[in-house]
Amino acid sequence: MVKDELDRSPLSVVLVEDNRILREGWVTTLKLEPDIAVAGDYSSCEQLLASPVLHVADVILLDIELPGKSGIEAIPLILSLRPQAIIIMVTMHEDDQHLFDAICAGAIGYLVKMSSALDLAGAIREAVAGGSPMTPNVARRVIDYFHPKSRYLPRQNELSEQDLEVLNHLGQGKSYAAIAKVMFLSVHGVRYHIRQIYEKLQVSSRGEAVAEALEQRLIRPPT
Amino acid sequence: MVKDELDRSPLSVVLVEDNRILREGWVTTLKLEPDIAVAGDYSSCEQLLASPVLHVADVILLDIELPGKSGIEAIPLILSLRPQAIIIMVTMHEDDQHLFDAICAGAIGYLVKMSSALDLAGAIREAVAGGSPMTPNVARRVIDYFHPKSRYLPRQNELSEQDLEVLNHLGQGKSYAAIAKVMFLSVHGVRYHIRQIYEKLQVSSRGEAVAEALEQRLIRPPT
DNA sequence: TTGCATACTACCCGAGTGGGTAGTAATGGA
DNA sequence: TCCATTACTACCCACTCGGGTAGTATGCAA
Repeated sequence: MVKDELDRSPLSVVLVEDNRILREGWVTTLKLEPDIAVAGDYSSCEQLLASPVLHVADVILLDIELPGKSGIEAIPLILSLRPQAIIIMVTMHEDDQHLFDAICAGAIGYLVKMSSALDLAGAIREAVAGGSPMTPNVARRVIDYFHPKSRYLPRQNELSEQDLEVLNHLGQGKSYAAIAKVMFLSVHGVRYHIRQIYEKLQVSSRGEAVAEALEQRLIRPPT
Repeated sequence: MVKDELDRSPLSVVLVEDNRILREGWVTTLKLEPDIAVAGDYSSCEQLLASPVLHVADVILLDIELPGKSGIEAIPLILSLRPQAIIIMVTMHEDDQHLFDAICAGAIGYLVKMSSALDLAGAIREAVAGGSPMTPNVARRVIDYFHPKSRYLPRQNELSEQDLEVLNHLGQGKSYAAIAKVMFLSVHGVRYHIRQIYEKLQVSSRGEAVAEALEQRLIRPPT
């Protein structure tokens, strides 16, 4: 927690957005909030990275499409200078590529600009309170990442329960022998299932199989 | 979309919760909403699975800790009978294990019971509109799943840029030869980096390396 | 200049892995 | 009853992978 509930000093918020109209509108809106102080607003990441304000920022609202460095490229640079900063993307891009690039880089929230009720102040407070503000559709796509792909739909690659168990062990880097041991099978039995897996997944090595299985969410990603 | 915006017929909502007081409270609350119809309320998953109501349910609010089958175990069974159902967990369990078990199984929302402002009706509407209702802390933990672990903190396992690139290719199931080709190295050069990786990650096979790298979010999980 | 670390290239060798093939016990129809 | 499928066990063989070891070019620092 950068600020706790008893801390009455306003949150130091920074905006990076190249559209001047939008940016000034947001600054104006946020200035009405007593618990939020706009410490700076910039039209490019380079300006933010060069500013001393970065080193006191609590929350950074970041556009993606910007002149010069993109917002996503800037995230690691920002976090290396100010690790405790809370970065919330505010963007027009609703596609998975930008979304996952941003959160993998370290963004904590992701708001779509044209969303009907874009509540910047609310999102800032939610993020500071330990949440992750997201537009509803964005939240759904993040959750969908974990969902099994088409497991409850007409199944094509009918992996048996045993196949799946072997696949899970493969994903944990176990050798044939190790898998045989825990599954009470001979090494040949393990190979039997692995051959089934390779054929059904259309691959020809353990690495490819694990990659494909993760892709299709056939095995649970490590938690 | 199970119901579109023009559809004025109420949403068919089902509750599974073993605490009678809580359940009846929720039923009463939801009955006040004109766009929501409580089609059934049950104290166990077995009851729901045996009920014909399941086959017309739009949204299912599901507790985790229940007599008999747990809510999480019930998810695949429910979805195999009613794939279009939207499942929202309503539970006391805030730990990662239950959370990720639930969303990996197919839950679309995850609400913590004792949350200060538990808005069931709002959550139901958000889920039906294509969102994923989550308590703020839950959302943060889902997002944290994608965040690099301690990459911006004192780094111990100093993997070089080249090491990381090799690691990424390993994660995609590529062979030494294939990696050598795309990185313009000899196979020996690839082996050099892989040895570095194994030593720094304290592992001794490609499988373990990939598992460990995913665990530490050193490489991006597949999208 | 020497010394040292980094980023490779290179060879040997044994264990692990994958493809081909075949045999067997159990199960379930037709 | 016969036939087919499933779930193994089993052997052969070539290739990949991982550990040990060593050589080399580059750069950096004392």
